[in-house]
Amino acid sequence: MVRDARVNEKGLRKGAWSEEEDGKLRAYILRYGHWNWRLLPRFAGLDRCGKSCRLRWMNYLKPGLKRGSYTKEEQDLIAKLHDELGSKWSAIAARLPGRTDNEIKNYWHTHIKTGRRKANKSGEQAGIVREEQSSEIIHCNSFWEAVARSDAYNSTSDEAQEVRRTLEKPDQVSSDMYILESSSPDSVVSAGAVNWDSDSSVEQNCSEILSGSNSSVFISCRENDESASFSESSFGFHESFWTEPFMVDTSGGQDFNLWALDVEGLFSTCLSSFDDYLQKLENNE
DNA sequence: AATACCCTCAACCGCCGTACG
DNA sequence: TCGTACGGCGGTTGAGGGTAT
Repeated sequence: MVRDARVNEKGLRKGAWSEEEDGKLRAYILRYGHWNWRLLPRFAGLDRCGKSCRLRWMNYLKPGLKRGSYTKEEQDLIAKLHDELGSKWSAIAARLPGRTDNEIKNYWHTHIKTGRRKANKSGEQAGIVREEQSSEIIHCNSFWEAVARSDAYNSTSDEAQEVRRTLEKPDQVSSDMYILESSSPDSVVSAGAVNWDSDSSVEQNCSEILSGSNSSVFISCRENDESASFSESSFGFHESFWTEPFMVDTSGGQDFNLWALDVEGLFSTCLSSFDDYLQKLENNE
């Protein structure tokens, strides 16, 4: 993870920073600021080049930096801004308070870019199936992008309007839920909106779908019906779910029809969670 | 248990734009 | 106008941890 400490041709240290070095740099800058990066290490008592000091401060020591995993909002924003701006990491970082350009760049290369590559690769495989259905596949970077790009989603049909309401303003929807239905056990997932009748049992509906086909049902709960006992967290949705690459199948016309690739095996996780949930229902837990 | 391979991310490198003498 | 110094940026590297075989 960290490089070994080494020494360059000028006798200055390279590689991983020690706690002592971090302490010196932090203490100096907090007291005197960084008025000249090239001269700073000499005054701060560090055997480092100015560039190294600057990088360490900017990317690691500067107060206010966030560490740790990215929120869904941050992930979406990075993907969106990269589509708009390209590899302008500093410009992207300016829109994400507490995140550095280096960190975002790393995140892009290791998560989003990799995810898109996997989606494309999987898409080529899944394309064989889709080809038989004469459908058009659009690769999307996330579930939400897939939703937004769907023709059906942008149509004026009642169903599309329901879906929009549910997804965009979940707090204003009483009992609508959104269902993802797996049509094959290992890879492709279709998605559709279901208008749950407020008088019917959500659990019963799900059970009927499960027993009525060989499908697996995953539910993205965007509902606000407190009587319904489903919630996103109930199913233990993998946090990456919302940013995983999806594909939109536009062959369905006005039928809302998304195809998602289970590139990370996330749906099996969801499925087991759902099965656990149903088991609990049966056991009246 | 050993080894190979993959993934992550801190850190480095080289280039570019700007300021200044 | 030119040369130099500096800060900033984006691309790349590679150590180390995780995972698969």
